[in-house]
Amino acid sequence: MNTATLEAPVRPVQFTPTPRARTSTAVPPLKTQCTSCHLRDLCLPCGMTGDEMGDLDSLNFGRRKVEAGQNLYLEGDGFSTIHAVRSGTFKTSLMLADGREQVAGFYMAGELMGLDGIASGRHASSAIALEDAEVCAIPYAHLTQVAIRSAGLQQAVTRLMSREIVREHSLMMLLGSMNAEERLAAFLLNLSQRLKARGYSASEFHLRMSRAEIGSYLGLKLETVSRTFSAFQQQRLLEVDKKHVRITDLDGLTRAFEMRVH
Amino acid sequence: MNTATLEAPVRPVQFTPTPRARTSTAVPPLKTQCTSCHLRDLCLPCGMTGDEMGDLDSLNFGRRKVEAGQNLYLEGDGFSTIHAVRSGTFKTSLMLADGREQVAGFYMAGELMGLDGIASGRHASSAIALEDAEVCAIPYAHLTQVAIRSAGLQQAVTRLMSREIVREHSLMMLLGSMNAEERLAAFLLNLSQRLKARGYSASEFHLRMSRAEIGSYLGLKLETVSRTFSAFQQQRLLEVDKKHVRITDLDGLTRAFEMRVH
DNA sequence: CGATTCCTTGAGGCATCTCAAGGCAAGTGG
DNA sequence: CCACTTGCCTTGAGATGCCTCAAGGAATCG
Repeated sequence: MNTATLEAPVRPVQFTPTPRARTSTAVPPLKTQCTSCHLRDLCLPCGMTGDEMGDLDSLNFGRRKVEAGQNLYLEGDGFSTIHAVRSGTFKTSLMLADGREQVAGFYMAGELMGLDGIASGRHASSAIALEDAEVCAIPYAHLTQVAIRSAGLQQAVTRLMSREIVREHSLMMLLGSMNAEERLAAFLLNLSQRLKARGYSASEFHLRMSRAEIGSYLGLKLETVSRTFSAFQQQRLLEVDKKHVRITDLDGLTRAFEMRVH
Repeated sequence: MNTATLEAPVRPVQFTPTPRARTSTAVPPLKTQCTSCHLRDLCLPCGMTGDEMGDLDSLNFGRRKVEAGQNLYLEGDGFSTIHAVRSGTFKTSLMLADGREQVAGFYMAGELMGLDGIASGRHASSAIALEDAEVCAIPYAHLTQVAIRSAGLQQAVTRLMSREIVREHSLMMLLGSMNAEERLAAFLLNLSQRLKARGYSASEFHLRMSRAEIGSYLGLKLETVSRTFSAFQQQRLLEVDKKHVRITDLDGLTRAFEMRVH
């Protein structure tokens, strides 16, 4: 305990798998090459030179398929691998003492999961697939080995961890000082941007997560999320049909995000 | 923009120095030795071997004094150094678009600040001294150089970054799903533990931050923080006189922390 | 087709916020 | 030394945004 942490000061890590948790299938070592991966500019190799990417390839890490609703790893599991999303969407979540779930993040193609496990050697959160998905499973010990020889690789990892810290800063700001409309607007705009960066439409997309999961992430109840969606629709900012969202007024939505407390 | 970030999707980083911000004094290179530092078990060298600590010493990094109210660095400043607190207390904070401040964390002796700057090369938050303080200023570029040769040092840095991620997870949980009493109880218990780890009393201490700063950190208004302090005092969990706090019922306070929403 | 899950909407309650007033301690200037 | 300012904290009263509880609709699945 030497960090500025606010984690449960006394309570032991309690650990209750979600009802739909099942173990996922490991896939026989299917060699994965970062150099030829279409996600290389979004994922770990982002910003690396050809040589450094080659170092990454030398890891020869495998892939793993995860079906919708299955978990990739669970809070408390021993940590040994960093996972990079190849396809599909994941949520990460922590379990509160009373069994309720707190969603910590949503991850899509090219994003890294599991960095929070390095500190203690155990995963600090669970990762669950929201749809059929596939990940690269990068053994952390190997990565460390190769990184000893490749400064660029090491820096890439460090940079990504720093980015995760910044991401959480932003979420804290959101949870600490925004109202329901601002939160949902921020969430949707962020989603829109990330989808756009992946070549999808920025204005029309399919939500992979439930209202309850969005609510948990944003610190709201699912009814409030639902009502806020309806409110946005009435304000003609977007059209919602269950999980299908179409942003019809991007500027308006941005203003809703910026309009904090009046 | 390839991370699962929720940072301001469109709005540029706006930057307003706090009224009490002044620039702090740099101190001529005063050689600092981790091997002989009394904070070595709490700080960066934690868990390192003697040799690895020696690598750290070879950096010959300097110290810097920061007076109460001065800033160590500001959001948006170019990032070049990691700072380790030697003495005193800091807060880190982000500025919202409307000029309001969101406190992201409090840091005391042995804790590292600035890790969020690695991602973009600019500080993602400001660090401000809450009392006269001193820090070790560790040039990140040098650290990276040395880390290329010292795997242990590299791992120590990585582990600390991971710990920062976990810390923020915990804070998110707190902001996302706790009521005012739980938040303040968690805050006080965490403070208590960290002070204890530094050889101070776990039950009686002086708050270095204002009610407003606590409130910002916990996602509450200052009046609510004040009222909650009073409530705890009425419940005989603690005695408060302005910034002086004495925990009189640690178990009770722990229960207050665990008693989430009934 | 019944069971289940997820979403929407309404009505009422409550925790926290907002606004406002006042106290206390430290600092400042006459 | 005293009047005044300033910053920080406390407390009260009323407003409100979100939560809770409840009912019902729509889609999915075995």
